[in-house]
Amino acid sequence: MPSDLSADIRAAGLRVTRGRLQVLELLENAPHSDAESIHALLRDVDPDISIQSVHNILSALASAGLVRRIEPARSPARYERRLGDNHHHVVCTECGAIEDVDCVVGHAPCLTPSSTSGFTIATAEVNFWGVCPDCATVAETPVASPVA
Amino acid sequence: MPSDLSADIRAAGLRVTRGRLQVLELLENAPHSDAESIHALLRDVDPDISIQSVHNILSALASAGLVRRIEPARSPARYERRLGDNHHHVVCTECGAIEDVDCVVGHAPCLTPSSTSGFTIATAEVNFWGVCPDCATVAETPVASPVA
DNA sequence: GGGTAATCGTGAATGACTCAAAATAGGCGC
DNA sequence: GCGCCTATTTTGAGTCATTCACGATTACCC
Repeated sequence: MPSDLSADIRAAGLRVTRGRLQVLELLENAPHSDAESIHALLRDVDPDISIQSVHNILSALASAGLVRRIEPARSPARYERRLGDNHHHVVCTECGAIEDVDCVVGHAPCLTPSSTSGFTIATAEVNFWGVCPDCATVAETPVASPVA
Repeated sequence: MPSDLSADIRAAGLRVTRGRLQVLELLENAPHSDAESIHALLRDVDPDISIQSVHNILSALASAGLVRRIEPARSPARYERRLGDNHHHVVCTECGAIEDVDCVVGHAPCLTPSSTSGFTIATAEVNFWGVCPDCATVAETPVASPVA
């Protein structure tokens, strides 16, 4: 079923290469992966791929609009393939796990700040910080001050 | 009038040192500064201060809750002294300039995601991405795809 | 199938930050 | 005001994710 990935890539004006196909396919199954884990998974299929190529591929895909790059504080950049819908993320302050959060309120209520200070707003990004179920069970101790 | 800064520092359980006072004072005048520019400004007053000390001071102040650390993607960590009120930021996709944005809606409407995926949400962070007035005048050309 | 430019591999380099150990200085009790 | 103890700073090296440069390879158009 990865056949139309090629079409996507080509439609974005990029050449279709094995690496790019693999990265896209991989991001379907493992969203929110960072460059290093993508590299690790890719090596299973193509042992010769280098981490630089992964960065290369990812930034090509990102600037072509095929993947979205998210960079939570304290964590390497991660990539995901869900595009178009403006959804947000929950990040675990303990282990860095990321999950998607749909913007219930339909279409960006928070997208309109009160005073833009003259800025021309293009996008809004919402990140929720908390503790994921796994880490919550491990550490009962309420954490000090993770973000603020 | 920087006299009660000492009190603030002490109240947080930290020792009052010259560097910390200077950093706090500096952040009043130049909010959203990153470690490097803080270092540069500090050298005017105290030429012997090292960049590591600046990092040290900043992380001490941050974990004591005296400053807030903000880390927009594609930009080194920045620090500000506005605390308590949950305000957000506009970041210029061109030059990285940051301005404060008050959360009009009183108290965090966006703070409540639809499904938390089992996460225990602690804080929410909202970043707006756009083009600042300065960069808007310089480049009339609408930019490709800066963030998304 | 051949040519050409995009893409990948290799290697080195950068920026921002962290870690470790020795030198210094703040603030407590006296 | 004086010393002591420990928090903080300094100095220096090291880490991590990412980027840059350039030659080798490969996809795609004809």
